[in-house]
Amino acid sequence: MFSRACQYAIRAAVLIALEGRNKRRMSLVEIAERTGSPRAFTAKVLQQLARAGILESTKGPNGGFDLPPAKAKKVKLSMVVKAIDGDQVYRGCGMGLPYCNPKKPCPLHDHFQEVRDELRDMLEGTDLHTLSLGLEKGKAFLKR
Amino acid sequence: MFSRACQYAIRAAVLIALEGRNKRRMSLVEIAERTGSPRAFTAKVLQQLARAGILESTKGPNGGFDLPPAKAKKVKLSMVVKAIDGDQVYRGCGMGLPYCNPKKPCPLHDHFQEVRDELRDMLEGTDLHTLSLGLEKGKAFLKR
DNA sequence: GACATTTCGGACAATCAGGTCCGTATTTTT
DNA sequence: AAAAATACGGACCTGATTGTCCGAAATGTC
Ligand code: FES
Ligand code: FES
Repeated sequence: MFSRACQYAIRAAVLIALEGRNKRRMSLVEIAERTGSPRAFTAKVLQQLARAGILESTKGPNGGFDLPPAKAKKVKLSMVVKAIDGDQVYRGCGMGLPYCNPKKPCPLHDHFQEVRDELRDMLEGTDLHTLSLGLEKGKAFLKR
Repeated sequence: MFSRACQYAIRAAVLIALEGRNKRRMSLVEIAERTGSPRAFTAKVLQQLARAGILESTKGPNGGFDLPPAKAKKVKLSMVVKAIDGDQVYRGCGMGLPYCNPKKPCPLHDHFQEVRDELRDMLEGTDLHTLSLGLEKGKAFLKR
């Protein structure tokens, strides 16, 4: 469904949103640790998110990545996915035709469009702040 | 969403089901042509489907791949997808945790499970015969 | 039996995704 | 000013996916 990189991005982003509520800034090392993601690779992914304007990064001692709650409420999951994987996953044709075109559809179109649209709605309707709430009190987990 | 190989598999399978209704057997060359897929690679994919028992293959002159309507009605899309990509796409965790486990869920679980289950239902509820019907009279297309 | 047609399967090549390493730039602390 | 901590970015490695090629095996036709 989502690429490895994108999955790391989501995990990291939710975690950063969580700590952002305590006004904490998170270092790469801590993020990689708590999301169970490879450190160097996660760095690349976070840089992409920073460049996309999804989160802030600061260099130097006590630097790291952060995302204040106000912004976390505005950042939808779709933005994270799009920044890493593009929008092919929730806009593309299920059978791999160049673009999904309802005027010249693949045989799967009608069936596929429904679930793809629900995916899109879900991604566009879910923000990082909301997801971070689920992380409190051991209700949800970022690694196992 | 689905791998390239899996998309070729679906296109080919639907086409074979279509011609199966005319008791026709299709050669690799014709399949590749009409689905706009690379010939040699499609061969591999079709062999996988044949080995998985999803369609029949016959060597020699007038050989090729075939799928009688009776069987096409029983072959669900989920079987094709599973044979090529495995079932991770409609069973796995959206954030990449080893297995989706509602007892120890990722923050996205509740949201994700819904659309993933709809995808599963769609794949398990759609058979190749039904899809091939859509292909008649230029209502749907396998390539553009 | 010879030949043509077709799938089968292994070896290979190219491209891409996932991942590491390391030096550089920037900022804070001392 | 020096040192330490941190993100940045490029080069590189590795494995998977995508794709090609070609000989072998099977089967129908003459
Ligand atoms: S054309 Fe294939 S999903 Fe719309
Ligand atoms: S645990 Fe992540 S989707 Fe179920």
